[in-house]
This record gives sequence, structure tokens and C-alpha cells, in this order.
Amino acid sequence: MSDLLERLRGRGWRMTSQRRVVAEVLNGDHVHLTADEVHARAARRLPEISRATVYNTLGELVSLGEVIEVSTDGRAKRYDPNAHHPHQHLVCSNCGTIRDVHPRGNPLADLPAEERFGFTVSEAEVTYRGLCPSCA
Amino acid sequence: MSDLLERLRGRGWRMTSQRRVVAEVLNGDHVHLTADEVHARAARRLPEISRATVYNTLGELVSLGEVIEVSTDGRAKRYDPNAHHPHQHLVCSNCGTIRDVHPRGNPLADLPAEERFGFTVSEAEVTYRGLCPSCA
DNA sequence: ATCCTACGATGGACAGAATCCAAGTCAAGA
DNA sequence: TCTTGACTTGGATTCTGTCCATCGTAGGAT
Repeated sequence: MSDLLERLRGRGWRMTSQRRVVAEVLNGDHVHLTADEVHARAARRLPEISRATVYNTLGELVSLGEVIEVSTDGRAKRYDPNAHHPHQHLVCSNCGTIRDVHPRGNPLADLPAEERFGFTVSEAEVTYRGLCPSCA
Repeated sequence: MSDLLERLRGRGWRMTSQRRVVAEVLNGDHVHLTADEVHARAARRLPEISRATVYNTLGELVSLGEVIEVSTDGRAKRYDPNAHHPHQHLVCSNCGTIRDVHPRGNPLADLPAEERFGFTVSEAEVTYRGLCPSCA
């Protein structure tokens, strides 16, 4: 999605080579990279890029709603650029592979009022776990 | 749940004072402590207990299926002893408070076969997010 | 085209969470 | 009571992420 760069520019983002490279690395479907993986790939195109910049840029993309932060395993967070199509995640308990999936219905609707305890519930995040074909 | 100790002994656990104390700390409903919190509470009863032992014991309880590991915020994992009654979690996006909740239906059933990509799906973990009454 | 300046990048220090490891201790069976 | 292998210890280490003072530069102003 290269209109990402357009959208960011439209939001007043100062366009630097670092930000451009990070945005380009996060491109395509079923991308779920850790910050370190993003840094490694970005560094292939821009060797001097620092980890701090990658963390900063990812954080900004998340607050802008362009990227979703996913922590499926209590280890490093992963960054999912597929932010404009609601979806959930299916994770292999063995190898960690992640797939985007689309369950039926709206998970939020399954939480009855009497189970909300006065919370203003705004989001439901579902992680399906199991073994992928290669690991089964 | 003090039959926990019985069950563990039945499974061939060597019963040490450290393990006993950790199991006792994880007692009751709506308990969602971090490893460090478990360590702090355990240390009130057994001052010399080390963090490594707490981590080891928690890890064992998790593999035995007696405790569930919950990572709702990308920070420290939390340990939930309510492992024998299926439930999901409702988390305050502001203060981090966690409640056990029981959504209608079985979340697993909402993932159609054609969205499983050959995985053997065994578990669905739902995290509801929103603002708790005090933070709203 | 050049200058300015505020915003962004840098990298090294720091912090929090968890794991590892070699050495010492002890539960529980003989 | 003895023995032994499982358990505990605490300090070092790894991994993930944040902070901060300093330097660099994108892009508007001239």
C-alpha cells in the first residue's frame, strides 16, 4: 500500500528516508514483523538506520491507526500493516506462524451487558491457537 | 483451591516449601498477578525465595494446566489460577484492571473451516478492551 | 538557490522481564 | 539415617523496549 506514504504526508508527516523505508518494509498482506525484524529489513536498504528510529516510527504508525500492534506470545510485539480491514489472528502454537483470519459475526456482540461490569467496551481481540499444517 | 496441592502431589510433584507458598499465593478468583507480584507475596511468607524459583514454579503450573498465562498488555505476563472454568478477559485500556468474563457461545465455533487454513485449531483467546467505570 | 529552525535521527545508556547456569540444598524413598 | 536426583539459589545474561543529549536535515521562508 504505497498510498500509505501519501496519507502520511497529508497528515503533516515530515518525510524522511528512514520513515519511508520503514513504511516500505511494512507492505503487503500477512506481514507480522517484530520491531527487530523491521529494523533488519530496513537496514538492508538504509544501513545507518537506528533501532530507536524504527521504534519511534512504528509507535507513530500505531497511533495514527495505520499499523496494529499484536502481541500473541508475550515475546516481542509484532506490527501488522493490515489495519484497514478488521481481522483476527490464527497462531501456530509450535512455530509461531501467524495468519489473518475473519471469524463470523462480531466478537463484541457476544459479551452480554451483565458481563461488562460497567466497562465501556470498545474492542475485542481474538487469538486462535493451534497447529499449522507443517507442525501437525 | 487447596486440592491444588493434592493434585500436584498426585502428579509426582516434589513438595517443597517454595512450591507450596507459590501455589498458596495463587489462590482465589480474579487473581491476575505478575511473576514479580507473586514473588513479592511469596516472600512475605518465605523471605529467601528466589525469583528464579517463582518463574520455574509458575512455568510448571502452566504446563500442568493448573494456571493460565495471560499477556494482555505486552508488559509482564500475568498468571491466572482460574484454569478449570473457561473464561475470557476484559481489560481496562487505561489502568490495566482485569476481569474474568464469560461471553455467549463458543468463540472457536465462529471460525469457519475455510478460514482455518489447514490448522488444527484448539483454542480461542478473547481480550475485550475498554474503559472501566473509574477510568471512564 | 540558500538559509533557518524545529522536527527527526542517532547511538549509547538504561530499565524491565525473563532465562540460564554452576553450585549448594533438601524431600522422600531405600 | 543415608543417598541421590530433583529443586533452589543468586548472579550473570539475554531480550525487548525506552530515554536522552546531541547532531542532522526537510521543507518553508527569503
